[in-house]
Amino acid sequence: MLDAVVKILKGDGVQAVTTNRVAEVAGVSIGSVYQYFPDKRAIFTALHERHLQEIGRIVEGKLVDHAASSLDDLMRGLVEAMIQAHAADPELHELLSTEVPHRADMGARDIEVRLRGAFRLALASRASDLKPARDLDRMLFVLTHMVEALSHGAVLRRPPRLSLAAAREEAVRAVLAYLHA
Amino acid sequence: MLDAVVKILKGDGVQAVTTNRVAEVAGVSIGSVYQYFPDKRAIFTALHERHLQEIGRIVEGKLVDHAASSLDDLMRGLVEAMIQAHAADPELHELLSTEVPHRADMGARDIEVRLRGAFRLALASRASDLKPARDLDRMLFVLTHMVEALSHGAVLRRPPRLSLAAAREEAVRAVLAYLHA
Amino acid sequence: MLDAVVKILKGDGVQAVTTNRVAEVAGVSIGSVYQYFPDKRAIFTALHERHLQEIGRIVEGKLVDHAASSLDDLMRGLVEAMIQAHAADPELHELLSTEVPHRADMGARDIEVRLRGAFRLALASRASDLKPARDLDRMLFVLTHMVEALSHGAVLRRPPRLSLAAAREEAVRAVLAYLHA
Amino acid sequence: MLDAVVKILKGDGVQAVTTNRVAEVAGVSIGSVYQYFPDKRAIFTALHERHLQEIGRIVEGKLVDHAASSLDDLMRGLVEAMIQAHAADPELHELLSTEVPHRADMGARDIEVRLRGAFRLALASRASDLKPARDLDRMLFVLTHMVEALSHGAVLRRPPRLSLAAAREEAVRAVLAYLHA
DNA sequence: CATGAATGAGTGTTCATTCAT
DNA sequence: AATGAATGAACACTCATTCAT
Repeated sequence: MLDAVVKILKGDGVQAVTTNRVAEVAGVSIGSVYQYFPDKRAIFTALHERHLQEIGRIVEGKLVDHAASSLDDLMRGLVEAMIQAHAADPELHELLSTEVPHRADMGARDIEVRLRGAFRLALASRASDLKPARDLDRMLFVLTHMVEALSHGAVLRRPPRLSLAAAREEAVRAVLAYLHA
Repeated sequence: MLDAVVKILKGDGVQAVTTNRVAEVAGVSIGSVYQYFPDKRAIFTALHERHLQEIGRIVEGKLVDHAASSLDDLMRGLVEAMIQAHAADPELHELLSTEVPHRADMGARDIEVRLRGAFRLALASRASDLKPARDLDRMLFVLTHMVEALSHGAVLRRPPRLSLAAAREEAVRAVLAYLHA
Repeated sequence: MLDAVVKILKGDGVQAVTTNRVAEVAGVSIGSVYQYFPDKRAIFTALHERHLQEIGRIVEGKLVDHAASSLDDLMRGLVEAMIQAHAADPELHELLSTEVPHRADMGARDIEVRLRGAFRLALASRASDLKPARDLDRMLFVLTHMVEALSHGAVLRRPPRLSLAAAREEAVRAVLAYLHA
Repeated sequence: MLDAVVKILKGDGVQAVTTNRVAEVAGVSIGSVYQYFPDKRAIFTALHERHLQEIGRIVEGKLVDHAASSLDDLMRGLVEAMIQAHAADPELHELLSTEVPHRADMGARDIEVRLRGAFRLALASRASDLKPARDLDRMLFVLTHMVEALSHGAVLRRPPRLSLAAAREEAVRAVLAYLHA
């Protein structure tokens, strides 16, 4: 049913996503839609949730994969993972981030919060690689936003003439530069 | 009239922004609203446009102010300007970026494109301060997204316990670290 | 629901026929109106259609009834049938023909086209009753318009002091005069 | 200004005829439109009126031209005049008779009433040409509707494959057949 | 007289949601 | 549980008309 939403979203945009249309495309009755979702907003929330889980899985998977790597390698892995997560279905990601309404209070379930958790873990277990004096909260703030913006941008907001590979390369470089500063 | 929209937006969210309500709050008739805007979307577009102009003015002003400064000082100025622009009315900025629908084809008038122009100028006139081999497009890509995300984040998405000043400080540090890498 | 339209039409004229009013008078919700008709025009179209079918039925019934009659008797029957069809609800007929907008392309479903078909049939099976040299298309043209105008006129546009019976009588006489000329 | 209405009518249909549009096309202000017409309906009424006068002039002119002709020649002249009147601007005539709302009480100013007057005159001064027993009102009724329908039909509702000339010929024949019956 | 900005009642239409079957 | 006809509040938008300038 969420797939039906995605289909409509891609085909005709958010305003075409009506509950009746969703039911039709999903091949169920409108009544059944309301069996699973209390209201329309819940459908969008579930869609965001699902997307978030996917990204979360990828990011956390990378974290595990690189448990034994250096901080630099891990960071590179994380950036690449985020880009890969976005690149899987850029159109959907774009739609989700610009057209589909976000729950106002989504706060705690945000991609950003999730990412912050990942970075906290990554840094915590590698404190020794960093200059000791640096404040963790500050770093998490910068890293989170940098990585999210750069990977999102690399996939969806590249300036003309910049390849995805080049953007990725540069994003990694920027993150590492910050870490080593 | 755009102020009426802002008022409603802040008070009751986007879905409360109906053309009739806008007219009422603005103290004009609904007919007059349609004298100035062809349709509802145009109202939102105009609101975005206005906000964009404001940011543009601030950023470009900083560019001029720091015409004689070092690249580092300019960058610091730019980041601070962006944060100041967002901080002027964070709630509005938040609303504008998450709730109010964006014109699909806004492309060329995007804040990001505008920022890119500013950075291009900033770097072009200071080529000597940089390691010559670096690719301009790559740098613009990274700088644009970094600055936008970090200043937006500093104002609206700070983790708990991180002050705005600290976030700003760290954002500047990150940008400079990248430039000097 | 079409009956509701007729009621409003008779009571307050076309401009009072609003979709919401139709729903109200029909005792259903506006939503239900749109379940049966794609838009307002379709309501009018359906009304015309229904009226047309009624006339068609009457005319074609007469055709069958008089299958064995002489051409004169058939013609008399046809004229009388048309008058009877109009006379059933003259007010409605008047409204339908003057106030209710016609579909622009109704062409092929016109009362006139339908009548032409009836006359073609009537004449075809009685070719021998006519002077052979006469051109069929010409005759159909004249007969169709004569009968329609005269029956419509007899019911709705009689000059003062002329009874319906007299008008009918004279209409028949005119049609027969033409046929025998 | 009525010409502006005609222009809009032909270009985009009745529903495009708004008072503001009329003003714009006529090159005057909307205020000025209301200087000459009390309301919108009056504009349509005036348009019908003008058209009616034109037809009236043509018909009455023929009446005078044929003051000395035989009844047959006069009738032929009248039919031809009506056809000519319609043929001058068939599109406008069509629009006027199907799309543009008629004043409900137009009664007395109807084309039909006007035609009836013409025929009354024509027959009155030629009583001797007719079988004495015939009732004048009946004849006027038939003649009026026949001539109007046939000339209108000849120009605007001809069946495919029937030329205007042939239709006119046949219309005249029908009228004369009735007169001589 | 002419203007045209302003008005606002009223329109057609949509769509989230319900609930009897 | 599943259905889908029915609902009706609410919306974007139009346009005949007015009136201060």
